[in-house]
Amino acid sequence: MNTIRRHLRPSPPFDFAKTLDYLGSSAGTVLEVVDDRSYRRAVRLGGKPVLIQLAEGVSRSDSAELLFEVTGEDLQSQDGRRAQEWVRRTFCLDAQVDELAVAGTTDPVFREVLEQCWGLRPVLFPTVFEALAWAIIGQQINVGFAATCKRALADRYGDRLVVAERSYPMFPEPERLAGLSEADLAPLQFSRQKSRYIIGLARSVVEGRLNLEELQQLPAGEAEERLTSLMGVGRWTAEYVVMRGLGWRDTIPAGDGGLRRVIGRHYGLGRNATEPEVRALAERWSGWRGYAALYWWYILQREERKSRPG
DNA sequence: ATCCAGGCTCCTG
DNA sequence: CAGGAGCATGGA
Repeated sequence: MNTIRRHLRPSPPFDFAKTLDYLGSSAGTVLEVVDDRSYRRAVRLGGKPVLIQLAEGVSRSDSAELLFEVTGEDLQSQDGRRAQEWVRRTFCLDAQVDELAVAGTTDPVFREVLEQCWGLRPVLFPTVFEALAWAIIGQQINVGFAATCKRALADRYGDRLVVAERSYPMFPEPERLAGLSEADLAPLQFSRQKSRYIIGLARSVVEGRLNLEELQQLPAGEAEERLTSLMGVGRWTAEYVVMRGLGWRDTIPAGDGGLRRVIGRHYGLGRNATEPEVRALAERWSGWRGYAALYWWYILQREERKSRPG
C-alpha cells in the first residue's frame, strides 16, 4: 500500500465546504465519507481499487487549493495521474462557472438562487454504471429509501477496500450484478420491476450491448437516446445520467419531481411546475441547465432539511 | 388507511 | 401521438 499526494487548483469560484455540505447531506451519498472539510471514497480506477481523499488546502487569495491523496496497492505514477484526472473530472474542477452568472441577470428569482449557490460544484458519480443504477433505484420512491436500497446493494454485492484498518465499500461491478436473479434482490427490498431493470442493465454492459466507454464519447443527445433504448430507462433517467454520470452541463431532468416542486414554489405557482414548464423556463439557463438543476436541488435540500431535520 | 415519493412501460382512443 | 392505467415498494 502506498499513497500519492498532489495539490489541485480548481477554477474559481470554488466553495469546497458548500460542495461537501450538499454532497454529505444528500441521501444518495452512502459510499462516501464526507465531513465539513474532507471527502473519502473507494473506487476502481483501471480495475485497481484505490482510496481517494480530498481536503481543503491553504487558500491563497481568492482561489482555493485542494489536497488530493490516492492510496492503493503498488501505485505507480500513472495511477497517480489517472486518479488526478478522475478527481478533476468528478469534481468538475475546470468548469468555467462564471459564464453562468450571465443567465441570472434577467431573472430575479434565479439570481437569488445563484447567489446562494455560488461556488457550489457538481460532483459526478464515480462511474456511469453507478449513476444509472442509482437513477433506476431512485425512480418513483422517496430518496431516503432509495439510499437504503443502494447501501444494501453495495454491502451485499460490492467489494471493499481496507486502508489503515478502515474498510471502505465500493459499488458492485456490472459483472457481479449480471449473475443475479430477481430473488437475490428481493431481500434488499428491491421491487421485482427494479430488480429486472438493474440486472438487465448489468447484463447489457457485460454482454457488450451497452458500451459505457463509448457512451462517454457520444454527444449528450445521442447518449440520451442510447440510454433511453434500455428497458427501465425513460427520459428522466437518461437525462439524470447524462448530467450526473456523463457530466454534461447543459442537460436538465425537467420531469424531476424535486425540481418541479421547488421551481413551482419559487415562481409562485402554488403547485408543482409541470415538466414542459420546467423545460421552457430552463431555456434561460441554456448552456448551463445542468448546473441550474443542481442549484435548485441544493435550494430544495436546504428548505426541506429545515422543515424535516435528520 | 391513504397518499405520496427525484418514473417506466404498455395500452388505449 | 397524447394521455392514463397499472405497476411495486416503503414512509409519513
